[in-house]
Amino acid sequence: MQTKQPDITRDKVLEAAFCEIHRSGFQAASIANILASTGLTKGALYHHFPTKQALGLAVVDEVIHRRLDVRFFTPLRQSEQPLETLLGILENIADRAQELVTLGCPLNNLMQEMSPLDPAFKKRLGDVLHAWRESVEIALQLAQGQGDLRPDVDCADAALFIVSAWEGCIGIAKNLQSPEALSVCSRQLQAYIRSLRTT
Amino acid sequence: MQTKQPDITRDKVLEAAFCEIHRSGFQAASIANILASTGLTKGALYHHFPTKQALGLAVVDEVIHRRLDVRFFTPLRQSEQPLETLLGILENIADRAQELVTLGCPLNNLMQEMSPLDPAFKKRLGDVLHAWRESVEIALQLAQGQGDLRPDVDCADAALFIVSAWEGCIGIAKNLQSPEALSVCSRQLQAYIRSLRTT
DNA sequence: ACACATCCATACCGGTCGGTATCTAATACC
DNA sequence: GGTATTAGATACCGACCGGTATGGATGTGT
Repeated sequence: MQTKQPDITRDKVLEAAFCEIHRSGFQAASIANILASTGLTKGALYHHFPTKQALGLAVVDEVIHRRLDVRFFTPLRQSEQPLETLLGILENIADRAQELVTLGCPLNNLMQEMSPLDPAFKKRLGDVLHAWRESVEIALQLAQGQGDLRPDVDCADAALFIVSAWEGCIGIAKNLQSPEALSVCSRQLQAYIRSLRTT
Repeated sequence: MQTKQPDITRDKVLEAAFCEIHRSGFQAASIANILASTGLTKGALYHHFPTKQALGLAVVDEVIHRRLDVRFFTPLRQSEQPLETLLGILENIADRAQELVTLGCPLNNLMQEMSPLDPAFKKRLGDVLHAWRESVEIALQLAQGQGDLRPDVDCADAALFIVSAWEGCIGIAKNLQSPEALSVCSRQLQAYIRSLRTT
């Protein structure tokens, strides 16, 4: 039994910061709130992170990126029927609809807020976005190789649009606070993807 | 020649507030910055608007809504070939690409930031969004009546998706700071719309 | 057991925020 | 032309912000 567990403390701060940022955005996220929800103090936070910006960037790299990795990137990469996997992810997202509709996608929230304001955020967020696009693009290419996707489809362009439209759908559903709107949008996006298939 | 022109003062504040909010978001928008860019003082601002929130809501109603009205809603309503008009709007948007890519869509920016935080914002922004969806939906219905659109297309669902995807495309292009990405996305969205046409 | 680095709590700082009270001056009204 | 109302300037307030300096407690290497 140890009274000091630095990495656990760091993780607690990261998790609390992620929640606070998810709720209020980065600029409006309050250090005091983050600390209050963890029971820690400023000494602990500023021992592990030099500035609020560094904390935010760590949230992007270590929380947001990892979550998307587990939920999207890895399943897509490991799939042998990538097109079905992609459609399945969009279909099954209704499970998380309430959470997504309430607060939106953490990645998109931060991109909209911070990309024009802070180059460091823009880069880190762009890296995550790139990983996402790439995983979708590779899935499409694989499907194309298997003959499931029309040969004239530009996989990179389609992947960019799928990710963009997906983020847009979550954003609009967030404003409407409507899980139903999200599933309507999701089905339209699935229709777009199916329109790329070989007939 | 008058030294006091209250409505002109009000418009100057509104315009400056719109720019500041467009640049920094609502919460990070500084009253002091708005006043500095107009040369006015707090006395003028708080004479016309009781709170910062009221100023923000007025920006939504009187600036953002009107701009979208001029650029999108009215052309769509007045068109006799609504599908072509819709596709044309998406195609010609490249003219404003630089501006959109730099700061994003004012409506979407505010929806992402404020809808979960402030019910008043959520309602006003929802009204603008509704007007947008409606104008697209009516255009699709008209096209369907003219036989240009497949009869099995649900115009309301398709309109929701078109608006959502469009906002998503602008948001992603903003992160990438790439007008090219916007036009790629725009073309994919046009392809989706064309896939709804009668063959 | 002693020195040293790590970890974290406390108290405090300057700056900025939105908002208000007060006062002057210009306009509209009769 | 006098009066009430509107328009706008100035000075100021408390609250909160991110960040820092300091000190004490805990673990670690020797």
